[in-house]
Amino acid sequence: MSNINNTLCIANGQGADVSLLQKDSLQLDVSGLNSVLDYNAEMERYRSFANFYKTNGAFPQTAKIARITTPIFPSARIGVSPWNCDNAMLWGRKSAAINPNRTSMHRNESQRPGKPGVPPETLQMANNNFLTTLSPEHCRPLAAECMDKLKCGSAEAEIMNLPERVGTFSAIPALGGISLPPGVIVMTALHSPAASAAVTDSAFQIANLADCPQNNSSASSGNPAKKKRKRCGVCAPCRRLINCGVCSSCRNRKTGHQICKFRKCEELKKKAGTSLERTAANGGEAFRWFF
DNA sequence: AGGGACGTAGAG
DNA sequence: CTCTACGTCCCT
Repeated sequence: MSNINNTLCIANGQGADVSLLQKDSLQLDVSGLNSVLDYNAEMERYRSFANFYKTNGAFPQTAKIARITTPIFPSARIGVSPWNCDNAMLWGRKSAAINPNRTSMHRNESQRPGKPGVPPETLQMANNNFLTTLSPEHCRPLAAECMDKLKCGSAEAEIMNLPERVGTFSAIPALGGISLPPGVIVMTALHSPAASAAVTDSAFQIANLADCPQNNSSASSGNPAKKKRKRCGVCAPCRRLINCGVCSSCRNRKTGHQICKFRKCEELKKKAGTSLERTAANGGEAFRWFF
């Protein structure tokens, strides 16, 4: 796979090259429409990702390797995402350096309701939801869609999955905001509860993977202490960010100590020792390549 | 087998 | 320290 961007466009049956669309936008020289055209072009690109993953069975357990060519969003080069979200927000740092006019918000400051430093306009989507770092002002299209989906028909928990957003494309523009040179490979694990943090953490984990003694500890050390398995991070329940609030686990959280039934990892549902988690690198942590 | 309760590992 | 949630036991 030399260039996943091309692959994605081909898979989608369209040559949606953002750079070309940008040139078209410039030729039109309708400055007022440029942002809209860019937005639409990038939306098309998002959809191409969605189609790719849909047609390829969501996120495979096996690692995908792709080369980093250019930031996914051209606008990301200047620190603006199509959602009008500062990528820095997703990466858990303040964005003042990029755009001092923006309302900056630290991830840790907005994680828990009721704690100081949480602006009143902060979206409190759910506990541990990385979307909490995004205020409506910054992320209106995304926030509106999320809120709409939350409002309507939550009886069917699947509606909360937000497959086009959760842990997938919302994370990709975050990578678009950093200037990685061509050829650099970034591998991430996406724990849905802290996807933004996991993106950064795991990107560095891969660098130390070979040296990490934990990678072989469970299999070769003969440690009698049974380690808690970690969620795979890629199955549909793992990608869900929001507790349903109505299942027995949610209702019984105080005493049950169990994750929402709709967020329970498919791998963890299986009996220990029967699934991929034994063979996966990184201690069973599912991983994903970004480009 | 399924679900609730509890101990506690692991992360922050 | 708090909090989340995995593993396990026990009950139905």
